[in-house]
Amino acid sequence: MLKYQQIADEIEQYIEERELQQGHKLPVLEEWIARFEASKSTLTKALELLERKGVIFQVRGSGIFVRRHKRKGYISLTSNQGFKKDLEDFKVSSKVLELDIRKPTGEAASNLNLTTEDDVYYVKRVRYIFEQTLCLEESYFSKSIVTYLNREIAEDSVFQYVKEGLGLKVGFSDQYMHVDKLNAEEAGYLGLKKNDPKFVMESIFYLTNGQPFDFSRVTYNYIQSQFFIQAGDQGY
Amino acid sequence: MLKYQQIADEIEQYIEERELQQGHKLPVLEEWIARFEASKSTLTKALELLERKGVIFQVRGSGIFVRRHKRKGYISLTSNQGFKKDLEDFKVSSKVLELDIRKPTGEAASNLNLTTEDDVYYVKRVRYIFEQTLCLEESYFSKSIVTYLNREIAEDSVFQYVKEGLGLKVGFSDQYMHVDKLNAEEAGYLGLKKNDPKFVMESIFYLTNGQPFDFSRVTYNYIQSQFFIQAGDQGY
DNA sequence: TTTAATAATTGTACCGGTATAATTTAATAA
DNA sequence: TTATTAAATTATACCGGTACAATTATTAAA
Repeated sequence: MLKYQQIADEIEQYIEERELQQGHKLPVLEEWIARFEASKSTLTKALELLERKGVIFQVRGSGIFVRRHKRKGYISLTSNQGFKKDLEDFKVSSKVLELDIRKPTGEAASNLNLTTEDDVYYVKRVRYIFEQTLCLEESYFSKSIVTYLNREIAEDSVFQYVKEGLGLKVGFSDQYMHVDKLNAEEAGYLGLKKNDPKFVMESIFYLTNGQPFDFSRVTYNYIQSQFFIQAGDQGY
Repeated sequence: MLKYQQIADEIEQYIEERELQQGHKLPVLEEWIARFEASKSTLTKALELLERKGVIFQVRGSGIFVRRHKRKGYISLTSNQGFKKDLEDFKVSSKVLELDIRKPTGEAASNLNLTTEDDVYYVKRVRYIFEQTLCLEESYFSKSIVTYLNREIAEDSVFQYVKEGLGLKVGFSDQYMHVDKLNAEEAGYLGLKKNDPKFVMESIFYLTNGQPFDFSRVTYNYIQSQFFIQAGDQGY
């Protein structure tokens, strides 16, 4: 693990352990440098990471402060690896409805830079949280990259398998969101009524080298879907 | 303007001018260093900024590549200064329904770290895009920070005024989102029907020193609301 | 006491260096 | 030709330095 990541983790742990609240002032930069025996730039990088993650904010001339959001149970939109991780404190389970190798739809092919003649793994599942239906998900995995998949993997976490099992490196993602009305089939899966609201997130996931390997459309139960973003000013 | 920001802007312009597409390889780091006569770390920082902004992606050992998302007209959720900027190519206008000084609701007071005895500017407006209703917005500005406001400012951009007019520095924001059904009043403003879907975004905006100064609830017309996020792996 | 000027604190910009990991290209061997 | 190995390329980690800007604390003046 990288040094600055390790340091960031430890600082976050420091905050957690002490249950420090919004606005609490943390030790100054120099102190962290001494504590971790690392260079200034390494500490700066670690703190920058925590700032982007929404854990702290820094004020020039003043200090480093704890940043806390008040609402719990919201799904973070800024960490991209599915929501399995964000909600790991809660019980999220999956039921696989379909899993097969097929030709992609035109839309899926386009998003994955494939032709409709290439093979993809198609996975359709329902995900539950607290025994309630959270969302309905349809995914297309480029078979030339994700060479193998089975129900057991899909019941658990496909991303974990892609990273650890296949040794692939997930880089970035494009996520498109909109709101609409449920159709009959979706309503059935989610235990809602036709024309009830739905929140739809379409995502394209890329490897670090820029190759798209997963296109998915997730339809959320509007009652369960609460999201949040902790945005920084990121210098522009 | 900071050097690394300036450089980031120029690199982005370089891509725009040439209309470079997804995956196009850009000149290597060393070339940019020579071109801008800046240090390696300054270039690295500029490129990192562009990476977070979703303009490029970098591959160690390989190069720097253009990143493009295909869909246009989506509202970006990662740049936090309202959406005035994201949609500036489109015509966004505002109609102020209410503007006065009052005592905040308990909810607003809590989010702004105020009591219900403190004063706030309350602004209610409807925003239009392409002559269609985009959203209904209610904002509470802490009067001790945002000391003055009028209809003219609210018709234009409150944030621009806060930054340029009042000289305040906007730091970060917490944004909470959920989906629900419209009530009669909201439906009226948005030109939709009761129980149609709505997308609600509640935001708290902070100054760089961590003081919250604006709490707002924006109810979007679901037909106009398409959002996107370009997420990086951000090292965790 | 209040206000204004000054000094100390503290994070950030920017510099440029070495070492390293991932990838691509070139050279070599089968 | 194809596969393997070695070398070159390229971005990133990490170091530590100076200068500077924003804030806070201290001192001096009113």
